Amino acid sequence: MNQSVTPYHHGDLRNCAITAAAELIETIGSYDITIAQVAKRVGVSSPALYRHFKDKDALLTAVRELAHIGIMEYTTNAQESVAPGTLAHIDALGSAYLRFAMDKKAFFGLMWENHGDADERRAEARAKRTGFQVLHEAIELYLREQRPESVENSLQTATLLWSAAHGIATLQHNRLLDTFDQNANAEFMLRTATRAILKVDV
Amino acid sequence: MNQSVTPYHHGDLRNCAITAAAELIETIGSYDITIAQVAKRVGVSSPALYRHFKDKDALLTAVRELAHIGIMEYTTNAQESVAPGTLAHIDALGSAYLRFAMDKKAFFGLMWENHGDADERRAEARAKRTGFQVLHEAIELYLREQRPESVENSLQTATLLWSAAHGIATLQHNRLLDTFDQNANAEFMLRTATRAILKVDV
DNA sequence: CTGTTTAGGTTGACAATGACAACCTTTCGA
DNA sequence: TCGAAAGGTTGTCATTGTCAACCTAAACAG
Repeated sequence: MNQSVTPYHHGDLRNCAITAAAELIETIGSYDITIAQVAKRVGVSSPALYRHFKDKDALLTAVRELAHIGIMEYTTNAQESVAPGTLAHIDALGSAYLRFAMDKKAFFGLMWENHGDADERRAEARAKRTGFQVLHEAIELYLREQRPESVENSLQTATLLWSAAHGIATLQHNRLLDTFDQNANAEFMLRTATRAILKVDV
Repeated sequence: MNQSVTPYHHGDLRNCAITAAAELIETIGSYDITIAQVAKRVGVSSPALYRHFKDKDALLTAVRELAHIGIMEYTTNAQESVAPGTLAHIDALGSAYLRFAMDKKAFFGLMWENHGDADERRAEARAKRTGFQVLHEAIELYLREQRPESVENSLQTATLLWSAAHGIATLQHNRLLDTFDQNANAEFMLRTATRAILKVDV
C-alpha cells in the first residue's frame, strides 16, 4: 500500500495557512483576501481553517506576526555592516524601515490595521515594542558617545524618530510624497529628519 | 389632502446619504459601514443609493471629501488667533492636525485608505495638496522672515514637517505612542520636531 | 392639456463571503 | 482494543455588494 497521497490530516495546517495567506497577500498586493482563497491555496475546505483560527481576523493577526518578523529581518540585515551606535547605524535602521514599507507594501499596510481582540492587540504591541527597542538602543548608544548630555532623552528621541520614519513611510506608501513635492526622496528626507532630531550638523 | 409625507422622490438623496454615512461612521467610531445601514438611516432602499454612487467606494470617497473639509475647518480655526508666518502659526496648524486625528478618529483613518478608481484618487490628491499648501505657505512666510537663506527649501521643509505630523498622528491613532513611551505627548513631540526641522538646512 | 421621456425610486434575485452545525475519519492514549 | 479527541468534510445560513426589472413622479414637447 503506502499510497500516502494527501493524508486526511494535513499535519501542519495552521502554519501552512499562515504562509499561504502571506503569499497570497504578496502576490495580489493587497491584504484583502478571503478565507476561501487561503483554503484553496492550501488544498483544504474553508471551514477547516476555523479549527486553527477563531476567525478571519485571527488568521490575519498571525500574518501580521510574519510581517513583524520580516521587518526584523530587514533591520537585522541592515545592522550587519555598520558600527553600533554610529549615525550610520541609525540611518541604516531607518532606511531598512523605508525599504520594507516599499518592498512589502501590502504587509506594511496590514501591520498598522488594528482590529482583533484585546489579546491579539497586546501581542502585537509587544512585537512592535521589540522592534522599537532596537532603534532605541542604537540611539541611546549614539547619544552616549556623541552627546552624553542628551542621553536622558533617548526614549523621547527614539519615539520622535520612529514617528518621523513612520510618517515618511506612510506618506510614501500612499503616494503622497510625490503629490506634495515631485522631487521628494524618502530616504534623503529621513536622513535630514534624523540629523535634525539628533541635532547634528549635516 | 396635502399629506406631503415622504414624497416618492427624495430630492437630495445624494447629499443626505453622504452625511448619513458620515454620522454613522462617527457614531460607531469606524468606517466599516454597510450600504444597507446608510440606506436605512436615510429611509430608503439600498439599491436607491446606486442611482447616486457607482459603488460603495464612491460613497466612501464622498465621505472622505467631507473629512477633508473637516480638517480644513480645524486648521482655519486654528489660524484665526495667530499671526501669519510665526512659529506659533506653524504650531497651531500642527496642533490642529493632531487634534483632528484624535477628535475624529474614524474620519482620520478613512482619509488615508486609498481604494477607489483613478479619478477619485486624483480628486483626493488635489484636496490633500490644498491642505498641504496651507502649511507650505505658513512655512515659507516663516522662513522668509526668520531664515531667508533657507526659503528655497520651504517645500522640502514643509513636506518633512507634514511627514512628522502625520507620523505622530498615526502612531497616536494606533495607540503606539503610549506603547513606546508611556509619557509621550503628541503635541509636545510635534513642537519639538517642528523646531528641530526648521533649524536645519535641507 | 396630454403623452412621453427620464430621473429616481421599489422589490426581487444573485454570487461571494464569513461563520457555524452536524457529521465523518484518522490518531492516540488508557 | 476501543473510545475520545483532533482535525478534516459537506451543508447551510445571514450578511453584503450589486444588478435587473419594474414602477412612479416630474419635466417637458407638441
